[in-house]
Amino acid sequence: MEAIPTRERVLEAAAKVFLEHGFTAASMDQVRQEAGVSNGSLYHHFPTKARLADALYAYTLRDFHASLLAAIGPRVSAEAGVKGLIRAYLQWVLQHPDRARLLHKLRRTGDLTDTASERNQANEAAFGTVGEWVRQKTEAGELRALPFPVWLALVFSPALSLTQQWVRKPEPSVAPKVRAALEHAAWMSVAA
Amino acid sequence: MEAIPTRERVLEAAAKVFLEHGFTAASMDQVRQEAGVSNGSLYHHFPTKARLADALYAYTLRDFHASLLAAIGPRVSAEAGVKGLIRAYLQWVLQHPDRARLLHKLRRTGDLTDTASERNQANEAAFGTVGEWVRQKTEAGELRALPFPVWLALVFSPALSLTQQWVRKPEPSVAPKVRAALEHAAWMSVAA
Amino acid sequence: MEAIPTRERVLEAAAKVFLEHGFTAASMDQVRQEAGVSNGSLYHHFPTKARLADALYAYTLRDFHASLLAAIGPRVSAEAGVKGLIRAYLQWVLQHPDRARLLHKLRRTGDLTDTASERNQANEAAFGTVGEWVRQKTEAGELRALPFPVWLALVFSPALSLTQQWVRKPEPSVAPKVRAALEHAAWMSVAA
Amino acid sequence: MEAIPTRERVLEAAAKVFLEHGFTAASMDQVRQEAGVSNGSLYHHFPTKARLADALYAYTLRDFHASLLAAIGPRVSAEAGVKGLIRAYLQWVLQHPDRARLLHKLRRTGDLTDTASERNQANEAAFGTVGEWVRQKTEAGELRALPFPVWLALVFSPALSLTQQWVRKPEPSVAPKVRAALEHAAWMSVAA
DNA sequence: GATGAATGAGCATTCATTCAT
DNA sequence: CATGAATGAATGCTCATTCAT
Repeated sequence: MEAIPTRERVLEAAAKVFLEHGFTAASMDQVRQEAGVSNGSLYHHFPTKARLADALYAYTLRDFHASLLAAIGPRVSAEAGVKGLIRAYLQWVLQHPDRARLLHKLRRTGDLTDTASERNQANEAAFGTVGEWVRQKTEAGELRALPFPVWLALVFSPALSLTQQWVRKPEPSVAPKVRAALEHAAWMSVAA
Repeated sequence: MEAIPTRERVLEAAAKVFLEHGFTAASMDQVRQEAGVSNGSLYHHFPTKARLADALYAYTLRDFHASLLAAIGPRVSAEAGVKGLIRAYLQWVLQHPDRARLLHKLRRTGDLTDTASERNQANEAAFGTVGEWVRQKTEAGELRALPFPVWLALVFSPALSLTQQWVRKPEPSVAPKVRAALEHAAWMSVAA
Repeated sequence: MEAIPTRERVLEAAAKVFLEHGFTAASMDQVRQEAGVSNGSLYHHFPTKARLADALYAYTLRDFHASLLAAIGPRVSAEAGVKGLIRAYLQWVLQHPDRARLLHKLRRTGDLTDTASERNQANEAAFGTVGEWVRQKTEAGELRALPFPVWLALVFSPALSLTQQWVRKPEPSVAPKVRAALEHAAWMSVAA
Repeated sequence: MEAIPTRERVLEAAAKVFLEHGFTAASMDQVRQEAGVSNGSLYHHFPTKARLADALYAYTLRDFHASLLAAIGPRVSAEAGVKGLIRAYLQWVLQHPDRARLLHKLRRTGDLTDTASERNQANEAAFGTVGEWVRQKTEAGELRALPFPVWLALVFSPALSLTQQWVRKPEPSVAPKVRAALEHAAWMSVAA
């Protein structure tokens, strides 16, 4: 018995459909069919396509967070922390390639949903901690002084860019060698 | 008189509309109205929305391409070349912010158009020369040995990621200081 | 009150429109207007033009079917049966000339709908019984041994061809005399 | 060299396209492409889709005629004539299956073209001779007295119906045995 | 909470035809 | 005779959303 609650069934279905088609191209009806739920029921739980996407975004982001934060802490050296972030990021992406892609797709969609508040709240919760850590290490003279958005771009975007490519045509064997290059580049890019 | 040819009017209109709404959300009718062209005429020149997007992509990429290539050459040192690529890239983006955003939007759209050939052709024309230059510098021992896709990600993606953010809420004043950081990071990431 | 259900209203409207213009030339919008139904509602009940045509075909065929079967039975002699089939056929056509024309139009349309299964099911339901009756009478030596499709063509097509002509420019007065000729020909064509 | 004249190229192309899709569903553009002709040129030769279909109908019918008429004559007995007509008909259909199908498709289309005159002219030329022959044989007491349209339906429609079926999924091996049945039925149907 | 009928605006695309060169 | 750009009405179908039960 133990029926899976409708709300969850819809979220899982939405994950699949939004991932495959993207927010705009995906239709509520595709989600409905995938979830095996009635139209009325779907709209009962998520009154809008945008709200569904937001809920799904938060749902996915929460999981990603935890993985990242484990890599940094006050006791971790700047170099170890930066490289740890990259390693943690890569690990999560390789373990949850679909979730990773989805997160990316939904991220860009933010503009369309007009529900920025919920999004930003989730994002800040996620990267606020990282920002704080960076500030401390910068004051301690271990990191170059950089605006935080620039810092994020320098450290994460190469890994992000590459993993997005992997994720389209999975090529997990490349990981070990490339990981070193990515960690190295991340650290060299922001070392004081 | 000197009437602007229809085809061009449509491409310019498409640039505007696709930029504002993205490929999927933009409608052919919006393009049609913006171009001030009849429906039949629009479809006479571009038989498909996807084909229009492809044509627009190639059209925009060609312009970008020329700017990049000026930065590299056999006589340029690896460091100067890498930094020059970043500088040229940033300059082009700041000068043509709309084109830059458009290029980005259309890039992601490639999956939806199913006309990979035309796309790849344009891409290779653009990045083939860079790839060749990298190969030579690598053999000369000036650059780390890296797969080309990884090389591209390490060098370009931070700049790419940042400019994407600027371009949404224009903030062109940040450039000078940040540029140095980006050039530095790019070079450190791939220096032998 | 006693509102006529939407589905039925659409079928009746489709009968009228398809009859007047034929499947290809008729438009869903014509059907929609004739039925006084919203577009969404129309497509809610019939997700495709082809499916609408199929449903209409089955709907019409069912009625026709019943009329035919009354003419044959194990106790009926071959001659009486064959002639009875013709008589029943003519009677139905004269009583429901529009339905008859419609059935004809839709029949030819089968190729375009790609939903052969539903069609064949309806057809077999209708003609399977006749086929069985023919087989028995043939074994009993009352009918010539002929492949069933050939049998059908010999017996029915003259009546079919003529009624199609009547139905275009109604000329119901011809019936009595001609009917005898048709019954005679049908029987002579397949008598053992 | 010996270039095939445009007009003919268009007719051949139209034969192919109309046969495959039917008059309504076929588009002038399909014909244009198949013929490898420019749009302007196509409309120069045939100012209307309907006129193109008419021309094609006449073009095809002319050929069919000649074959039929060879079967009858004053010296031919009624039975030999009737059976000969069926034989000639079958032969032509089997030899030119595509033309036969086309003739059928176009025939039904007459309603849509609003150019009945040209059509009727062609038809009467074709069947007028047969009608005359039937009249003589009837007066001579060899054939039952029947209205001519009824006579045509009785004699030809079974063959017509069957050949239409063959022509969809060619099954030419059935011919010899079935031909006898068809000739027999035709003769029995109208013999005095 | 759930169901499915209803809504109507919107969309990409097709088509027969016209016209200037 | 030929070319191809231009036209605009139509078409089948999708979609997010609402609502009565």
